[in-house]
Amino acid sequence: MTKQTPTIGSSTYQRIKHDIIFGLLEPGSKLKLDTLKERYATSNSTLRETLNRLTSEGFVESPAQRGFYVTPVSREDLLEVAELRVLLECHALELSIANGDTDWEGNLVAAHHKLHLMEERMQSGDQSDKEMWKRYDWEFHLAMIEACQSKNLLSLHSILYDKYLRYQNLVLTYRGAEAVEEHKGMFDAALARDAEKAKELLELHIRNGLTHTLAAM
Amino acid sequence: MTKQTPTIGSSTYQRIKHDIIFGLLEPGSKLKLDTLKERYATSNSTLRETLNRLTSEGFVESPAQRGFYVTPVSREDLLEVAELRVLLECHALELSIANGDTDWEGNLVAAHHKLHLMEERMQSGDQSDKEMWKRYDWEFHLAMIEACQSKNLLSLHSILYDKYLRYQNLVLTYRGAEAVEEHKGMFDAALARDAEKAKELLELHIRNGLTHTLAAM
DNA sequence: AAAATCAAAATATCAGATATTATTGCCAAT
DNA sequence: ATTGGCAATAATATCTGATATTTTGATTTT
Repeated sequence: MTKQTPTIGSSTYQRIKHDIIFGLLEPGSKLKLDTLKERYATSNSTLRETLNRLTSEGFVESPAQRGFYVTPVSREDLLEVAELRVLLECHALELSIANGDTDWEGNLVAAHHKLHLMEERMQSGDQSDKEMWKRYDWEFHLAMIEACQSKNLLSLHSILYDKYLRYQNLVLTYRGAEAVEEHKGMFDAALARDAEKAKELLELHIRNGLTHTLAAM
Repeated sequence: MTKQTPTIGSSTYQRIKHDIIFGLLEPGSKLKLDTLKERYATSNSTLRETLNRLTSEGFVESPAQRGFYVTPVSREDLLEVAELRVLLECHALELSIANGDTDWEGNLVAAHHKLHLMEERMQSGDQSDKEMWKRYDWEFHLAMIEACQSKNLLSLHSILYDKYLRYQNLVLTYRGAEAVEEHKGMFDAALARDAEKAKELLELHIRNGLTHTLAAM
């Protein structure tokens, strides 16, 4: 599990982004360079580069001449993010189902299996490793759309997924059995190459998650 | 026309982005810091911040430890960008037509009028100010979707538009009368609140532009 | 040709310094 | 008390120059 981080900059980027997504850096909070310097043990310049990247992805805001802030959350923003995720992920799913080859299927089966194991552990009460669960969730959703043959689409989707994830993490509650069913349903439809059904279930899945999250905000 | 640029960083960002989109910085070319320092009269740190932003938007690539390059172009990438633009812009258009109020209509009428004036000038042979024409084209397309009520959507669209524009600028040829008709058609459909027709025309408009550009690559 | 070697060039990172801008606290005027 | 102005203070944006690593290219060796 030792992740190779080629450069300090990229590892700082990952760490700060992670901390924003998982709520360790609170929405709206000020990102003072001096504080970050201690926290992430890196220099002014590297930090500013990182924060600029995160700004253009939308995780950080930087009003002119006033430094950096963690992008605030709001119901409207969550709604927008969820809608866009539906739009992009459903589109990608359709393409992926149309183009996916044997490797895609194999990878998908593996991803679903791992996610499912994790879900069973979560349901039996062991909610100790939420972060790992979210990682498997991500890997499953990615595996579903990975054969869409559009790098641009995958990269936009990845950002949206992370934005959506931040909201989920904010409310902290596990949706449980329903989500498990939904995953299974999408998975089966995808393997059966039933794009329409898969899209429908995916849309439902995202919207259910949205409702669940909105209710807890 | 004097655009206020609050900070050196943001103006450098705009200038470099502009130069990439308009082909002054060639696809695939190396962005050496020392060279850029002269060209844009700014410092190492500011440049690196700028290039990091552009990297995360996809206009620049930065393979680990090997500096910065202008993102190369390819037919596949153009196809992806065009498809995504269709997806996002049509979706935004539908929302915008549903939500647009009087201000939206007024603004749209103005934008179309300005674009049309420009198009007439272009068609009568005066192709001296391509950049201005592209600006009006952008303002028109933006005015169409501006009432979609999703900042996230507008910001993704803006990046895609610019990526698409870079390809158009590469081939340099004016599509002429057809595009004028298409703009008019979309405009009329939007004012008539005929979302289906407007979307159809927009999709056609983008795909025609794509064909035109691909043919010249 | 492929592999190994090594100097030169580029890159990533850092530590200050400085000018500019935002913030804050204080005082006077209403 | 509230407002407006202003100086003192704190932050920010930007720049310079230094250093450790890495990459690149040329050269040599296998």
